[in-house]
Amino acid sequence: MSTNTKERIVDAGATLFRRQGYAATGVKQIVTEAEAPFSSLYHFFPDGKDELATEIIRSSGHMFQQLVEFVFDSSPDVLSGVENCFAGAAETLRQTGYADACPIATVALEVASTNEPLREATAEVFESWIKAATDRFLAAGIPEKTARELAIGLIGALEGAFLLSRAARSTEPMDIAGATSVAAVRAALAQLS
Amino acid sequence: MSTNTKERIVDAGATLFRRQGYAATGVKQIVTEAEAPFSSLYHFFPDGKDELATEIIRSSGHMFQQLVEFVFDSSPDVLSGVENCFAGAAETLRQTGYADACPIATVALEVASTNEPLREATAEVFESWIKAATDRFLAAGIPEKTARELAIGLIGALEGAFLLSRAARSTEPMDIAGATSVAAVRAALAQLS
DNA sequence: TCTCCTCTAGATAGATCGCTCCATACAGAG
DNA sequence: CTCTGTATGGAGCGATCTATCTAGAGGAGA
Repeated sequence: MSTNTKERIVDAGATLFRRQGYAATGVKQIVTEAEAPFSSLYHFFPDGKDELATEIIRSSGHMFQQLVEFVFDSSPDVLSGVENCFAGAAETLRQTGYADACPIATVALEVASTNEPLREATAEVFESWIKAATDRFLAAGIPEKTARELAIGLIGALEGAFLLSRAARSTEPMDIAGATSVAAVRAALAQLS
Repeated sequence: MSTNTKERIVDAGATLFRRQGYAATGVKQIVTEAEAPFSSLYHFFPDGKDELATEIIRSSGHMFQQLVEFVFDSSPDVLSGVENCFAGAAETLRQTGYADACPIATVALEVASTNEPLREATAEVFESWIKAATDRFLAAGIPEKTARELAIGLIGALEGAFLLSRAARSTEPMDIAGATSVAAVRAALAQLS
């Protein structure tokens, strides 16, 4: 089945992009890792690496968002949802040897000033995350402006903590970012009453 | 003069690494940009690209730290120092078309799971920044544990905001991170009295 | 069976990668 | 002057990069 091959290519590429970035990952490495024929890559993605990268960015962004949404849905309230997200991120970092963090952060920085179509793809993913987080806070009764600022602040804190934690091979930055973010949400909720 | 050539190579490499990362930057591109002889690169850095990259990471990290220290020294107190740092980061982003952000963030993510010596170099730079910021907060009378947590939180927020701002081509994330960070420092200072 | 279409096989082009080599230029020391 | 060590000039190595090409395998429908 063709669909399966295409999926394997995207998934393998997503893992490689997440761990080593865009430029350091070769198309041959992707198809080898995916156990897919080399020709199939250019069959499914005629425009080559960039088209594949666009698909990987969108796909990875969507999967990560669904993962976070699941954590929130499994939590009793928004506050513990935020707490569980940061705790889960720290746990994943430890379990994967600080390899699996944000799926698109490395690529986003690489392409931000060098590849406009890919930059736009990363921007759309981040904006989608921000909107999803904003909606969570809106549902908790937080006013719109505060909700969006909270969302951007939390995602920024998460990304920065991913970076520092991976470099230092320690979850200390992630733990601190989690505590700070939980406090920020708690303060916003306290404003309501 | 030889020293001049070596400096030009490091400076040109620093600019390229900052904007497009490690893997996407070729050694030939570096010497071309530096207007330096190709042979000189391997004369000054016999171990090649990795040795040069180590030097670039250290050099960039040191320069960025000095820039931040200067902003703090030019500010009347710690609180406005933090405020001016984030405001300056936002201004630089705008002025450079969102190209000049953290000098080592892209490289740090690229090498975190693929190149242990370079990962250590980035970790040392971040730790140096954290220590410098911690010292500023200690000097303001903030207790040690809180000071370090504040420092890590602020640098993490800065890095995350750099990432989101570059991707979105907007300083909104940086402005929010600045406001949040200023509030965090203000709260820590209020604890003292 | 023949046709059509999707997908795979594999060679290869053309450029670029990091890096090595040797010859030369040129300064200061003796 | 010669000798010595540092820096430059530049060709070119083998490997790898992305991408393209033609040919053919395999299945579904007429």
